[in-house]
Amino acid sequence: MAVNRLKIGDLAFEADTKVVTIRYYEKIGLLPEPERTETNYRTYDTAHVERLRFIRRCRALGFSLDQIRELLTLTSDVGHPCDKVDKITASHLADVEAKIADLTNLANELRKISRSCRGGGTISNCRIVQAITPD
Amino acid sequence: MAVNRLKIGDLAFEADTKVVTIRYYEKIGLLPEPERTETNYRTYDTAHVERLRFIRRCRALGFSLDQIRELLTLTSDVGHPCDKVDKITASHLADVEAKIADLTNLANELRKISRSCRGGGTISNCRIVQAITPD
DNA sequence: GCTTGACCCTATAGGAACTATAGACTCCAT
DNA sequence: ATGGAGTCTATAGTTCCTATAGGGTCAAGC
Repeated sequence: MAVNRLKIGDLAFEADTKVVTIRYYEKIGLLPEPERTETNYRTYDTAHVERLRFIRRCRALGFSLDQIRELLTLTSDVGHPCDKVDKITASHLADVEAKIADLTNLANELRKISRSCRGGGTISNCRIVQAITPD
Repeated sequence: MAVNRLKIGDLAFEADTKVVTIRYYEKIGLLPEPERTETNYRTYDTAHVERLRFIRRCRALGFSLDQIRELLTLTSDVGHPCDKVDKITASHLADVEAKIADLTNLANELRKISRSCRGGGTISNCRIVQAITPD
């Protein structure tokens, strides 16, 4: 009947997502329940593809599903002022920057620890263990 | 009777851990089952404090519980050559460095996206949404 | 017409590292 | 004796999926 109706596997391919993940997004309300064929197969169209791609892109950018849910709500209202969207983005950026700072410290510590173990001793005199052990 | 026996809350305080987390570590075999009082309370000593602090420090350094389990096994054998410990540390460092690289890219993208939304428009012309939406 | 294989369906469990809750017991100070 | 804080067990929830079991459906090839 309708042209261009996609099955779940097609949608998965289009949006580079796993089939199970799509069903999961539907279950938690991130994707709307699609129409079904007579034999109960889900069918999708390009709007679904767009929405799913948007979600996946946000995930790749590190947004949580809750943040994405909020972004989707905000962006569905065309007249909505967009400063809230910016706020979410900015707050997420701050999170990411904080995480980078943490990991950088951590990497420095690990480098220091790893340097302390050159020479192939045994555990009894291994400096790594001592470095990790708090005194 | 014995001096210096700690209850679970004391251990939690000493190692800056939550009580539930200690019980969880015990359940998954990361902490040994401690002795109990007649009234079934767990009792700990300084060895437990050390071990738990070691675990928490490793967690803070980003090691997984499985990695920590391995480190604990390795370090319990005093005669063991310590290059394996170094190997775990080095591999973990590589993980951390990769994660930093990923997040740095991500932060750059977010900054770009966020810059595109100065000016207080509405969703219909919001550049963030367009930037996130793949074409 | 039948079979085979790829796809689809639901429902449930698992994984990582905890956190939260419920309902009961214990301990200590007042 | 009573109240509140601490402890006990057991179970479910969190996040974001992934894996599995046990079935239906569809199109192609023989």
